[in-house]
Amino acid sequence: MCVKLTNYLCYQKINTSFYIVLIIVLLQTIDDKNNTKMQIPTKYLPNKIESKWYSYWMEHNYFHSEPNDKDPYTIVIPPPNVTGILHMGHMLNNTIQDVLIRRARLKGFNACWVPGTDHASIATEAKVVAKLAAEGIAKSDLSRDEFMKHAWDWTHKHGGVILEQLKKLGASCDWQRTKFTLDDDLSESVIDTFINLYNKGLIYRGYRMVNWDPEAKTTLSDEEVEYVEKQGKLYYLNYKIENSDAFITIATTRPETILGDTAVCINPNDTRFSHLKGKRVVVPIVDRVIPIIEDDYVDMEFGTGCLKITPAHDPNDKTIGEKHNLEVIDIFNDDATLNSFGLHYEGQDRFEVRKAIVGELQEKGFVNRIEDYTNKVGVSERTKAVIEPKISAQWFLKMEDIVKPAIKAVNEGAINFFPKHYVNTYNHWLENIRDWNISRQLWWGQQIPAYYYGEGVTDFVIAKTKEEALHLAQKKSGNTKLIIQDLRQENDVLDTWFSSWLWPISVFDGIRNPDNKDINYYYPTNDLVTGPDIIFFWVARMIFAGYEFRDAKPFSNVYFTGIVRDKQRRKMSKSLGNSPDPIKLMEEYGADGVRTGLLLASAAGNDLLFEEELCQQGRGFANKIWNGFRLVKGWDVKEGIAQPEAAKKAIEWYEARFNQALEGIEKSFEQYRLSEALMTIYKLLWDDFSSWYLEMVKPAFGEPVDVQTYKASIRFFENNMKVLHPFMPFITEEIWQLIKERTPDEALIVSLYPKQKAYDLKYINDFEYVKDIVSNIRTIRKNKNISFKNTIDLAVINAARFTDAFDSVILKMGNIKSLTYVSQKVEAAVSFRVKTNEYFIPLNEIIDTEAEKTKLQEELAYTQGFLKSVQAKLANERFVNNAPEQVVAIERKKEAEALAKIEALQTSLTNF
RNA sequence: GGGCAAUUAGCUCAGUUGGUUCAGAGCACCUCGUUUACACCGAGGGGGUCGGGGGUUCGAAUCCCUCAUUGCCCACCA
Repeated sequence: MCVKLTNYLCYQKINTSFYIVLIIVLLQTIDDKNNTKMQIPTKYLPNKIESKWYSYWMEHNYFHSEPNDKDPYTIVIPPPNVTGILHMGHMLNNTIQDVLIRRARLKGFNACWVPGTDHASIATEAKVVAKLAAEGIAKSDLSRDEFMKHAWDWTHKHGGVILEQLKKLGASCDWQRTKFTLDDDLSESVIDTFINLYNKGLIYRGYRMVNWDPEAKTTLSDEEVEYVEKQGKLYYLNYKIENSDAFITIATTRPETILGDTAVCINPNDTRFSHLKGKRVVVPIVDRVIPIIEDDYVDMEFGTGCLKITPAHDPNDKTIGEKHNLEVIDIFNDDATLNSFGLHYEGQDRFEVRKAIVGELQEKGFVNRIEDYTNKVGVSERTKAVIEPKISAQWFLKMEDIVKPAIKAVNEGAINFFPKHYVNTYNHWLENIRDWNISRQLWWGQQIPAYYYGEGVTDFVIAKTKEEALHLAQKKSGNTKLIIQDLRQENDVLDTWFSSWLWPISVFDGIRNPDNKDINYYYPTNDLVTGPDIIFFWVARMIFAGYEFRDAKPFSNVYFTGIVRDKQRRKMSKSLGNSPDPIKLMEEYGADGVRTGLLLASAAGNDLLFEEELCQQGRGFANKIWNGFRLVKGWDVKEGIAQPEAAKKAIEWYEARFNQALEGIEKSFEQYRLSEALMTIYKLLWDDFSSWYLEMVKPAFGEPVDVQTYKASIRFFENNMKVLHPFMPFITEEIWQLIKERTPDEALIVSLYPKQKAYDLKYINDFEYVKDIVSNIRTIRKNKNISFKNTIDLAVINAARFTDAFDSVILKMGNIKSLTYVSQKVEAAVSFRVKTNEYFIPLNEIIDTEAEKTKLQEELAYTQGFLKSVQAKLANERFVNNAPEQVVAIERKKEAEALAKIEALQTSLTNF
């Protein structure tokens, strides 16, 4: 309504100052009408508050870090795909990073969290190709430059959305340091690295069998191939022996590849086939005559013991082919349709051909039989297309030596994994590593800086610029007449991970300028938070890159998060539709609520079974804290009134409890048990602070509160907010700022974490007995239907050990009218015992003595049983002799306590 | 085929070098309650042979062996 009014006034262009006064008056009227006392709302409403504080933090640049004389604490973000959108996995992963970074900031470190995105070569290129296809444009119609322009347009249009979404989560990244793996400086770092490794002799170009993704039309590294079990068939095919009517039967899962067969292989020790040695067979359909060769690679037990050899389409066949000098016949085009070697199947897709060729073989009588068979099929991690093994010239990085320091670092503890057992996986991979295929037949990425000047296999040079390349090419070829136009740059780009592996270094420009201020200060970084699914792709590679290029580890600790799944343990995915929209979740529960929900359920290293209920818990917690604050803020504070005894006790106790909790939180963080740390805080604030502390200090309705109690409560609130801030940054900042006016320097986000102080454990333990007493009183109230509104009396036999200390608390928390000390059992009263003290609540009704008696007898029997077991233990010589003194002492104490209790119980019983 | 991890309450998980009655937490569940911060609440309560079997030990959820089940990773058997 006000907005409309303002607009209206603006249009009228009337004297503004007059209207400002009018608006203020109107606003006040509205306020008076709605909440006469300017109350804080009962429910915590996160949306506006969260965006308000995020803007405030940004405005005051708290996230930004520059090297200074403080100790650095650094995290580099696992860069999400530039065109990706936020999913639950990101939510978990980035919440954890934000918790760590905010905590470090509060602890006085110079905290720096570097954000950024990854160009995700194959994934992004696939999206751009698809988008162009939808517009009727084929990639092959475009020049490289034209395509790159489209790709950049796409990136600018869709890129960085995810970073904006992270802001909603509260991520306190140093946005001024945002990087993209295709930024000029990072790309240059990648090229420099390639040249460096080539010059060291670690990169080579090789003609190898690699994994071909027919959909993306590129090769992939071994790590980018997933193996999935597929139900298929095993086809038994008859090959005719040359110049004979006899057949030999081979088994294959891929009948279409017979078109590329160049031999049939048997085991030399296989007597079943001795008569065939040296003979030749005719490939069905193709009618090509190929030799029968012998190799002990062939497993005599499997299939028919007879193997067809297709060197172009199977890595093992290739090895055998090389050994026996066989011809290599590649029958596929780049998109896995058949080429001219496919004869009448040319142009058809491999899977269609499979069906068709089986038909033809059956028709022509070459099929012996067909069996069901499940085998593992390699598919592209990105496109899910079935991988074709293919022989082609690619660029490789030699792995054997480069990984050695990385193995050492993790095994000797320079780098720690959480959970630890991932070390095994890591070791196994590194110890069996093969050379890394780093070239991709794509355009979106860093183009390999190789320049060809001739047709020979080695007619290329590696150089940063064309000019330099020309110079080198002239030198290498001895041909001084070479000109720039004679040079052709390698078409392939580098694997995305060949840029990501530099991330912790390149974001600080440590490749190009190895001695700059940033890299020297921030590197090595502290913690890496990522999923175990990229332990090989990224984590391991960063580690050996760190040693190779900076002779130092990239980070000290790696926290592997679990995978976010649904309640049925299914991985969350778009296709299943079981993944909630994180933005909607945050709108409904607040970022604080979602963060808390996620972390409460996320035991370190375990998968997270997400359900919305968790967010409700988070939101509920925020609301609980909010209402506690409303209570304290609503108090009528009066000077000059005495502080109640119960409040004094409560303050002392909470002080101790807080420090005890702080100690536990520290320990949890040391082991990266964030979930445990959060639960400790959750219980501290909900149970100890809200249910006990606030209830103990809360003045009676309408009564004022004394200054000391108020101040202590506010101080506790401040400390509580500090401890909780890493987990729930928004509500904590809001309350912090509502407590009193703060200058920007005093914002919670840059405050100092509470220092843990010594605390009196005995005090805390004694208080547990007080709780026990109160709890007993409440149980009796419930059983006897006594409303909490009505006060009752309490009597206790013997000088209660809490007399001087905690009576006031018992009175307050039990709503007790009077606490008296008696020397004898009280008649017409219900009783309960805490330790050896017996308490009575007199009731104006007839007490069921029998029931009371039974209760006592039961308790006695239990205690006697307990005593018996303790005494049995103590009577056992071997126990007394072998167990540590401490343990024996504990048992003796237990014995004494049990004896005392039994005596008390017996006295009570005799009184009946 | 090899390796790693897990198996504790209805669910998700703690349980540190074996030793308090050690069998726990949160959620869920049940009962009661419009107590003047909060029903996104309060109080109270039920619930487990620690996957099965065997062993070591004075003593085992914890250590060893074995079996079973589940998950993950790796591996060129057509």
